[in-house]
Amino acid sequence: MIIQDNLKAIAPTSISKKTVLNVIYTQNAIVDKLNETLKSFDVSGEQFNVLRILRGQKGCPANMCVIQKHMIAKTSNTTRLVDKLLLKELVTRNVCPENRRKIEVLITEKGLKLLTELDPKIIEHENYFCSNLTSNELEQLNFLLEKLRNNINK
Amino acid sequence: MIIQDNLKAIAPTSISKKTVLNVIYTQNAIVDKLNETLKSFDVSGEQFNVLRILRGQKGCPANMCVIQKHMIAKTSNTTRLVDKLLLKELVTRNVCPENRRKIEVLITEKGLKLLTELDPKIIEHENYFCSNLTSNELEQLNFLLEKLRNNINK
DNA sequence: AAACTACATTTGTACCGACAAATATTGTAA
DNA sequence: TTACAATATTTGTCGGTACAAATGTAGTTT
Repeated sequence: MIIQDNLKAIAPTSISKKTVLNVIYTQNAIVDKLNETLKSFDVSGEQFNVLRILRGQKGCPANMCVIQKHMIAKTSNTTRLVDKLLLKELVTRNVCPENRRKIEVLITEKGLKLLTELDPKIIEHENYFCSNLTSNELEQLNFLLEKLRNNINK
Repeated sequence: MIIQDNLKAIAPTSISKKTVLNVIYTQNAIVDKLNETLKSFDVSGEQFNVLRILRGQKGCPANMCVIQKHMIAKTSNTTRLVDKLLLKELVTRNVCPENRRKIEVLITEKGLKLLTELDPKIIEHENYFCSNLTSNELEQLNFLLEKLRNNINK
């Protein structure tokens, strides 16, 4: 979501508003930078994350609903994300023989190779993003974000 | 963007990764809650923000590029957002007589009324989100987020 | 004036998220 | 066995982002 009365403009009236805007702003900045890198590998952020979920299965095939469960977004469309990955030959897709309702999705060698190449670049980004803060500050930031989020989700 | 190796799963290996995930997670939680409220008023988050930009103009019409400048997203499509608002009669739209390249967008009474009804609900949300943190913690959180973001954007 | 550049907006395409409805398969109760 | 409910996935539609190309207008140079 995009926010208008932004931090560059008139200072928000309340600390609550400022905090909300700050979180949104920061996420935007992070995601934009990450997407730049992913783009040069011809995968979207969402496709990248599906690939990482599949790698995390360590050889076991993942059903659609298993993939979905690992995502933040309540209803991102797994079917169509997997479709795109299939076209790029980064995953395979087969009906589960035990339960024909289910679909078994597996990452291919090509998919694993792509992740292997991307891994260090992602880590580099993460470290760069955080390089301005000390260890203590990062711990504190995580603590505060978790405290904030726990309140929202309850 | 959606992140896979999430905080509920195996703890991230690095504090940097954890921080990045935490920011993304928290923004997601905030935006989801806000969108729930906006939905009952039949406006999307982006449309809502365009409306707030227009209100901020205090009667002066805003060009497309002025609206765009106030947004976070680099290239959200202002033309089509304004189209949607026009259909709902929340804004008007006229070619600028001084410079026919420009478009003058104005919020209508109906649009202002909608914002007036929404305002307290948004403030309520913002305050609720932050209610778990003390003033000092909020100040600290904002400080840390700004420090993080300044590094990303430079 | 004609050509060129800069500016402002629109349009087209691909992809993603949110959500509802449709489809297919399995398990279960009558 | 048939009907029904539950589960798993797919499909359709709408709204949005990202990005490139096209369009229209104004200002500038020759």
